[in-house]
Amino acid sequence: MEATDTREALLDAAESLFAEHGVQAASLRAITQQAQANLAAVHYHFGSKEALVRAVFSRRVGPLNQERLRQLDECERTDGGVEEVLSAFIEPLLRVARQTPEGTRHFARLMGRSFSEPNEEVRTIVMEEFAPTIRRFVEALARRLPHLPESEVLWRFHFAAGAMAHTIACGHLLERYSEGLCRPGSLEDAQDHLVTFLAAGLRAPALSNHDRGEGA
Amino acid sequence: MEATDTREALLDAAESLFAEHGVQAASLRAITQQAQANLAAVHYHFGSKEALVRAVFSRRVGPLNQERLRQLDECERTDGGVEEVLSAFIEPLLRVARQTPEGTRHFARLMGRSFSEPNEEVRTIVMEEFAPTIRRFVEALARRLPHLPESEVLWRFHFAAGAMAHTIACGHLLERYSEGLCRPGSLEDAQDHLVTFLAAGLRAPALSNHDRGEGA
DNA sequence: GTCTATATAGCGATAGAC
DNA sequence: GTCTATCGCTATATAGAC
Repeated sequence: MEATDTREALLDAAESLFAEHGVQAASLRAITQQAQANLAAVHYHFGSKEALVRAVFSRRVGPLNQERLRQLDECERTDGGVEEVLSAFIEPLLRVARQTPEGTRHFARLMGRSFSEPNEEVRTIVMEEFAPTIRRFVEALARRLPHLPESEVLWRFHFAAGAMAHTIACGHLLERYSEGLCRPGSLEDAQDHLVTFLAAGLRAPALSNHDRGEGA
Repeated sequence: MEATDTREALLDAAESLFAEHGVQAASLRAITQQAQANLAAVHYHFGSKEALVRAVFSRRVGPLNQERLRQLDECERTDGGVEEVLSAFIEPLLRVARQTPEGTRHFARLMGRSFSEPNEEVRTIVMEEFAPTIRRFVEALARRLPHLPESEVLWRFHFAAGAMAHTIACGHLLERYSEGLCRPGSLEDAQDHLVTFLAAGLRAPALSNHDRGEGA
């Protein structure tokens, strides 16, 4: 009965400490201490630290991308535009960051950093879990941006993902540089600003065109 | 006479291994081995690993931002537009990534990841070294985007920085997801795509406006 | 300045009692 | 399932010969 409790506590503690100090720097001793569990519990429940890392990411990434695809389906059904497609990608992550009492907020920071995580295991998980989702979003955007060659859509979605990851992971920078003028902690604000910015970027004329300076 | 050679070799090796495995995961043993130096050399030349980390970043960040400000001055003199201001921010980093025979290419990846680096020392250095540069670029952009409140310019510059950092640090993702269609290794291409995308995003109507869908 | 040798501490992992 | 105790290893850091 304590079993799942301990398991969940370990996942929560690991998530929180991975987000704060990085995967490599968070020791099993620190994790088990924060989870009020024994050091050996990690190996009993997961087998190794690498397996724990995998479990921490797997627990969230699947549902996250599932929700994204659900919102994308809804968006296709209601014939939503570029803004709605972007929101379908962004909102689930911000929602996850917003809702849960503890742990999940940390996961948002962790996810924001996961693309550039040096740990190979993490990079592999993220890359493979995201591939089908990204493909579907790029297709949806390409259909709404017929003036762009596919490579251009891919470039621009890449930039959009970067802006999003940075916003989630590095809000402290904006808070500091804006001297309190922007409140990146308010994720609703962040989403509105992001969608406006990214939609305009996506709608820019194609690079190969020689005209410049107006949206679609 | 060997002194500066060893020192430089240590900085190059550290830069390269920090970029590849992260600051925490790169051991002094691996660094000194790659530099063909003795393990104790790090402590003789720098005093500690933390001091080495500081030296690795300091060596590049100052000149990088100096070049950015030089290009921004030039841009002001020639009355350049939003695109030119963005190029003044982006080009120096890509140039650094492009030119030097060894080491500096790694620094670009390291810099791209530095904003979200868990290591506190690194975050502090980056934040303080970048503050004056960012302030000047935000001012320059604000003057060219009079339809935007200052907070909006700050938000959008934040997004732009994220897209740039992601492009530098995570080119492998685009390479993978585009199945070879995009070549993020070509940094000239990356810059052209980035500037077009970001300029359009910056020119988007202000959030508070209720009209939508066209650039400035 | 460079080297060997070593101090000290923390890491992930495991065996085995309960 | 949980605990203690410990193994084997690697980390950073340092002392002292050359």
